[in-house]
Amino acid sequence: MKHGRTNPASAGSAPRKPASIYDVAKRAGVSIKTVSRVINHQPNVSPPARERVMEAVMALSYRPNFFARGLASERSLLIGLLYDNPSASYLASLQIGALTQCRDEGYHLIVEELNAQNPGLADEVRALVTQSSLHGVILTPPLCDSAAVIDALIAMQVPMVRIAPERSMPSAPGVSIDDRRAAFDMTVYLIGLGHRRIGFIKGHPEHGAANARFEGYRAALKQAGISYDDQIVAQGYFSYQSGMDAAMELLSLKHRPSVIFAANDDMAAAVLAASQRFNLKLPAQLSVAGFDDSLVAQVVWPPLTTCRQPIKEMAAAAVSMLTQKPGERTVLDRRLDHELIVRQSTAPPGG
Amino acid sequence: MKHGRTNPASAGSAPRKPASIYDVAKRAGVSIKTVSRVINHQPNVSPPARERVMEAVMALSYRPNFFARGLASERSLLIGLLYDNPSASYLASLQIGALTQCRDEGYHLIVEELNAQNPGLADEVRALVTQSSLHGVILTPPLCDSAAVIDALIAMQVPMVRIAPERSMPSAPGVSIDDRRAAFDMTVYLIGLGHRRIGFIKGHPEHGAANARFEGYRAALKQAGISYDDQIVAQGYFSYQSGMDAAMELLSLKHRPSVIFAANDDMAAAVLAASQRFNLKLPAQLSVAGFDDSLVAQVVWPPLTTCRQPIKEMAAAAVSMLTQKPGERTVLDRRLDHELIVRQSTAPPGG
DNA sequence: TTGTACGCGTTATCAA
DNA sequence: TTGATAACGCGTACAA
Repeated sequence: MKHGRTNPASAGSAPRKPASIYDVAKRAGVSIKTVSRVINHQPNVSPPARERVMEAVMALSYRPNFFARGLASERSLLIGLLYDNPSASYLASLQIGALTQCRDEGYHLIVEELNAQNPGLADEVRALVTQSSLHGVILTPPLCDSAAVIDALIAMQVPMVRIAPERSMPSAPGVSIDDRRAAFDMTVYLIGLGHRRIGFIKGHPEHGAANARFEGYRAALKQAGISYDDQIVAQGYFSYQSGMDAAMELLSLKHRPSVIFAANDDMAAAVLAASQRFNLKLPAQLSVAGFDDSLVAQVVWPPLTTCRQPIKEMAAAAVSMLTQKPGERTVLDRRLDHELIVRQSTAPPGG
Repeated sequence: MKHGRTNPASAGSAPRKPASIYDVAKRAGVSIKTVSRVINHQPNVSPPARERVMEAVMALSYRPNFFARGLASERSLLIGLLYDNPSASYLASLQIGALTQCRDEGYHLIVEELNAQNPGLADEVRALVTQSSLHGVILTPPLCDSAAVIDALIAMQVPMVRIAPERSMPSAPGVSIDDRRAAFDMTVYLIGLGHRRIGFIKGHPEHGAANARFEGYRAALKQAGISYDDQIVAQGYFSYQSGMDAAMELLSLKHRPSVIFAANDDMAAAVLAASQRFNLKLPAQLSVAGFDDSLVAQVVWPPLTTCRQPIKEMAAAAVSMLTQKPGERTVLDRRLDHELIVRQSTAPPGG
């Protein structure tokens, strides 16, 4: 015992230091390397040795020290969730999904807010990653489309997964739903209800998903032989306020649409509010559809018809893509299913 | 140079390892201890030496390694935010506040979800803290009132701050608003509008703040000489659904209240939705007030009169309480201001 | 005021 | 299949 590294089994009530790998090794009668092998599920350990180590681990309630691990290995058990100016509910869902998956896989989640406008953005990312030896990084919109960030990460060879990226890129996989298809489905549903004059509120032009949704809307119109009318399409930015502005614009039209499809729920909620000012009876005089199925969709009146985006599942998928072994790791995009949720904000035109 | 610890200034494009404290020391012509002193703002460094070190730090864009630090010192630069089953918007606000403050102070935030019902809760907390040598933890409701967690943390001598705790405790400081007073103010405002029959929907009985709000409501009634009527008080649990149930109960009354004050915005939003089913015109036939000023308060129609709780600021305050030096650290509770926000969901009775 | 040398708890190399 | 021992990067007694 050259090192004084094992703890005396002090029976006092003092806050005893947690057991180290040396304590486990000593108790199991093996070397620390063997313990390490067992902990990390490496081969070349005889069953009896493994048995004894496991017993010692249990008895001492040993947990590998997080920092020692991070220091000794190149990559840590930390996954970074990077975001910028998110919708609160979107962020929260994302995070809960990521957290749950991290916990299952023994990782921790570290959350950092970045400013996509900051010219030093790439440096910030670099500093964050090297300093904390992040195992991998999850990029949320609009960070997922920042070339500077992506390039920096690729250069450092840090695995990343992008949530809902604008376009897919080799070596920077993403997880998303088929936004185009989802918006297409919603529009088809509205057409099926009998609507012909279908207004649309676009999302933030910097978000890839926003454009995809708009495309889906147009494609459905085209398929139904309804000509596109940019009079009833307004620019929004995913925020409630922008939705309100857009709604006021559309509802002020002489020949207003019989339904408004907004690119997210926050904006759709704003349409509901705006329609009150015009004394419109919903859904008889105006149908409204949203996108996301966030909390607000159920909280407003009438409850929103919307398209559910499995945000938690997307985040969980991102984590598990990151934690795969380098060899098995895929660089392929992952696409999850969306679901049309019909509630009471939509009805045939005229009631 | 006994250690081969300095990096050759490889000019290649290969991902060069980040500079270590040895690189900085070498370049500045001092020992690593001096560098350490400068980095950690310790005294006893001559101005010229400090100067040279700073220069080297900049030139090499040196950042202390997070894990080495955590390993070498007892406490890390990690702050844990522990929660259980939160409202999404509450969590998001909390987190953004904590994150911003952490960033300013050079800390990182690690987020973990716990299950307050889990009998092994204290062990989980212990494992988390020892494993990651958390500098301190932030406890959110209802975790902030778990005796098991608090005791475990105290025993380990890990600093904590509790957000909105039920009652104040020595050695476990909290940050909160004066919930009782806030609810009192709101009720006084409603009375001032001319209401006499004021319904109330309680919050989750396990949350301390919920009880405080109920007390404030009763106190205001009493002060105004309005007798308390438990017919128009319903039990809720802070969730939208529970608010809906409570609202249906209250609105079904023969002699229904002229205003309903719900202990949070989610439940108040449910009241709005429920009132639609009764074809009530708001706020003429029914006023509604909420609490929190969360996103939903502005998204529903009519926009909710509510009481703003500075959640972000509370989280930021919690972080800075945690990062204070042990000597200066206060064990006193911190109380922030609330604010009454009057919107369009409240009006005098009868319009 | 400054520097040397060791410890922190892992992982990993390489010889046995 | 196993184990001795060297990193990993930093903080800090202790010495100068």
